Amino acid sequence: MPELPEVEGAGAHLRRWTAGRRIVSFHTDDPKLLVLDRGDGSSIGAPVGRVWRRAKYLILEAGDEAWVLHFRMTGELLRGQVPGRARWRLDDGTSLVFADARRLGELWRMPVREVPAFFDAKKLGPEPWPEPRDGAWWAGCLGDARGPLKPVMLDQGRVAGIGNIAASEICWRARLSPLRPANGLSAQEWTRLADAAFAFLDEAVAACSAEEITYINQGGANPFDVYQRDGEPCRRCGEAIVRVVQAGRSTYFCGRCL
DNA sequence: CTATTTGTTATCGT
DNA sequence: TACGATAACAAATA
Repeated sequence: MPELPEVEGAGAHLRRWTAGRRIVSFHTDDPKLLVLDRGDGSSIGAPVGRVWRRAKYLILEAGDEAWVLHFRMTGELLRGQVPGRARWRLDDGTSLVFADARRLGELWRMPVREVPAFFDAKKLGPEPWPEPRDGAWWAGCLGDARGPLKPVMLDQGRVAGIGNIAASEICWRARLSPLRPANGLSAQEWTRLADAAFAFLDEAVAACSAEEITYINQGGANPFDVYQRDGEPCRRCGEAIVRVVQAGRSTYFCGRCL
């Protein structure tokens, strides 16, 4: 379920794994993974350069090439002799693996100079992290939308990187109903949203970037306050968390303290 | 077989 | 025209 924090964490791991290394080879057996290959091959044999994130995309630069990864639902970046859809070998003998159980993720290779145009075409909104954003900023991004707040938060053209989990969690932290029309929030409500969003993202990025812990699912306890907790008591007021569907997506919230 | 899960994109309707 | 809501898609699990 990689959203902004998981992708940022994958970048942190990737930076550690590739610092000072060169890419020796790339291989994939999966014809559907590499959806666009406009590279010149110059990343092979080149030292790894910048590793950065835009929205839910992760970009790895080497030579004059950029590898752009999107994990969609189940994609993840692993290291070692594990199965996956694609593999990069490094000059220290280790491998980077694009693992992806449901095979919805996508990979692009292109000249570094074409990356800005690639993202321009995506029409992504601005980043809510790591730069702290205030209520006026959020109001400017979301405040002209007539639809309910939570689906508007998922619009990558308004603010980039918020996914279905973060949207519910941020609304709960801000004590804002996900059902409220976005254009009906007051200035102080926008400030609550801004503070909740930054706090959630900052904590989640830190957890996802840690060396040891992997943060989400995979057997561990649900780390969230409301996500997939319908029927459980609200951690603030004890009221049962409810689940509704908005724009075809599950939304979780507390109907009493919001 | 059905419902559910994800982000993105295509399409329908107002 | 613009925007919002919905469906489709990929694949697997309960």
